[in-house]
Amino acid sequence: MSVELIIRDQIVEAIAKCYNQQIEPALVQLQNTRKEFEGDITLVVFPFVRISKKSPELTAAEIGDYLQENVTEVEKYNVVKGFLNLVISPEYWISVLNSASANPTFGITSPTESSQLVMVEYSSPNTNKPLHLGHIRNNLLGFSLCEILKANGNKVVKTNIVNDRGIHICKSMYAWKMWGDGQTPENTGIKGDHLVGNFYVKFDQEYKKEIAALIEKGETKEFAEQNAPSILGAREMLLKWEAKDPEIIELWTMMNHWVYAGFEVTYKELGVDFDKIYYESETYLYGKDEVLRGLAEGIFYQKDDSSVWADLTPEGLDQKILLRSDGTSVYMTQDIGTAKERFQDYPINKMIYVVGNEQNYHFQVLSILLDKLGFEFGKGLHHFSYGMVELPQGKMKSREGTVVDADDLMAEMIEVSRKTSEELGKLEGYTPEEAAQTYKMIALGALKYFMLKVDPKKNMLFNPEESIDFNGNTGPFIQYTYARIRSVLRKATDRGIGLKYNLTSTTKVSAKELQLIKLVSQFPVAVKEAGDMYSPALVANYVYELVKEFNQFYHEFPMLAEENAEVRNLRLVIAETVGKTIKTGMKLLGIDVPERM
RNA sequence: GGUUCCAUAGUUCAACGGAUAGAAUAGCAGUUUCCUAAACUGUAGAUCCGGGUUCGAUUCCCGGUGGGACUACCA
Repeated sequence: MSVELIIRDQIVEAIAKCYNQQIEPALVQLQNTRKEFEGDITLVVFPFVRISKKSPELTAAEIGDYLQENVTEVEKYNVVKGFLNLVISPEYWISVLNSASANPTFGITSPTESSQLVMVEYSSPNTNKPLHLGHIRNNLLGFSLCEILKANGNKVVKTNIVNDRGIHICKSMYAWKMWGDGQTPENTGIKGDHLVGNFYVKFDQEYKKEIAALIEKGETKEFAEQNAPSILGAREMLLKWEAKDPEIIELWTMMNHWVYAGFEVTYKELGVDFDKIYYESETYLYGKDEVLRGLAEGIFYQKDDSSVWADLTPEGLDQKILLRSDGTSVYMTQDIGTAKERFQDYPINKMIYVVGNEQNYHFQVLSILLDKLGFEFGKGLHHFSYGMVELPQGKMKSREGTVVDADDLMAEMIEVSRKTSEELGKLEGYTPEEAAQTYKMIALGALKYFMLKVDPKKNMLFNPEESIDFNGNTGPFIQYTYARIRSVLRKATDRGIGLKYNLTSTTKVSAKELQLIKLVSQFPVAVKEAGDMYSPALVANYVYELVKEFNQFYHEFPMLAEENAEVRNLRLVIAETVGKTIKTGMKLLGIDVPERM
């Protein structure tokens, strides 16, 4: 039991004893004492002034007296204005360090049989083009969120819904058939998803030319857009696909598999994976049944053209189409089916969708529709909504060619990482394989940390140059600190300094060392908060704070040169525990740390 | 028009309603016999505007201003 919890309980006791009133534990506001004041934990006493009917100072003193009397860990206290600063005994912090250093999974709560099952959907690509920067944020957030949820004792199923059907993939298929010259990933050496993406672009180019030609002949723009040969061809393919035309299905299967092989490479490079993949081509029909059931039960209504709609005006929203007039399903219909299927496949306690904030409305509607259809899980869906990634020159627009491709970006960052490392003369004595592995670790660490340190819900600016900065609040800076810690520990071993992990309470601890120990002890709290608030950024910011604190400590206090064996041992144990905490924290972000760099 | 998100140093980001709003970066000035200088130290610099709630507001509420997203028989 952490000292915070003990103190919280005792404060409730203190209020009961001193002022004869029972209060909610939630009323007890504890925070870390600011550096400029003496103390470790601070109680904000203002909320109790009303109860005590005394001045904040006097109230604080009375509670302080009680705590000093009744809680052994509370050594002394001081009062500044309405803030009660409690000084926790060094023995307590030593015991915290002891248990943290002895615990190989410090900060992590393992799931049990009775744990909640959380399903997280993320990535969810279309199969007509390669992954881009926006997908990177999605994938990193999704993966990290899963790691954090697991670390909080949840069972997690990582899932991906692949949007493998629809007009978009038919456009690529049409272009390939018309102008493809039998190109394949094998005979061109082009990664499958990029090859298919190229044909998607090709389609758009030809389509535009055809429109221009039709307008030239005196047709209206609308007519041209609806009747250009390409779009007619793509539509025909979609119809044939739905009719399971063998030739079209074969083409579709072949091209999708090129894309999957390409995605596989990108996912692997990015370090993300999935436990269960759903394909829209397999689930899109299920939703239709639910919508028809809803129609039969009077939950939805049908217009004269036989399209099916939901009236959401009672909820303050608009009408929402669920089935087109030709009876085919839309995105929403499919998501209803997918949700139902998932809850049949797994005993899900919590469903989380990692999807960009441009779909806030969609998920608001989905939740309501599922609820109307009688699924009790409808209300409990959680849309983990994240902001857009923008570039210094503005938004990414595929039409304007300003999209940052995921594969290109990763390759570029690895290259910069390699150049920088070579210039600095790092990694000498490495085999080429080891060096390459380290460049990659650094490059991806930079990218991932840059994306994850930002509050997910906010739009963020991605500056490619700045992201490859190896200074400041960046992944490489954290990795570097970790590598230095490992280096010290290796040196210690070389010099025959064996660490004694079970520190005794008589070990002398300086203020700076105490500060680090306190920060380390906050790690489980940071992990829990990150899980409660679905925010990898909280973990990232915690790790950075720890790293900064350690760097100062490292710079100021010699470890190996320290004469006093007991102090030296303490510092090395701190270093090792900090290193372990950094590594665990980074793992929650999906970032690897190198033993040396 | 409706719904919704955002607004903090020059720039990129922090701050459960708490103490003097923190970092990083760019700028300026320094530090290397010692464990990795991809480091450390010092310096300067910010809450969009107006009300309200509160002992206390960057945070919550209302009203502006500015920006984004959604409001498709696209996914």
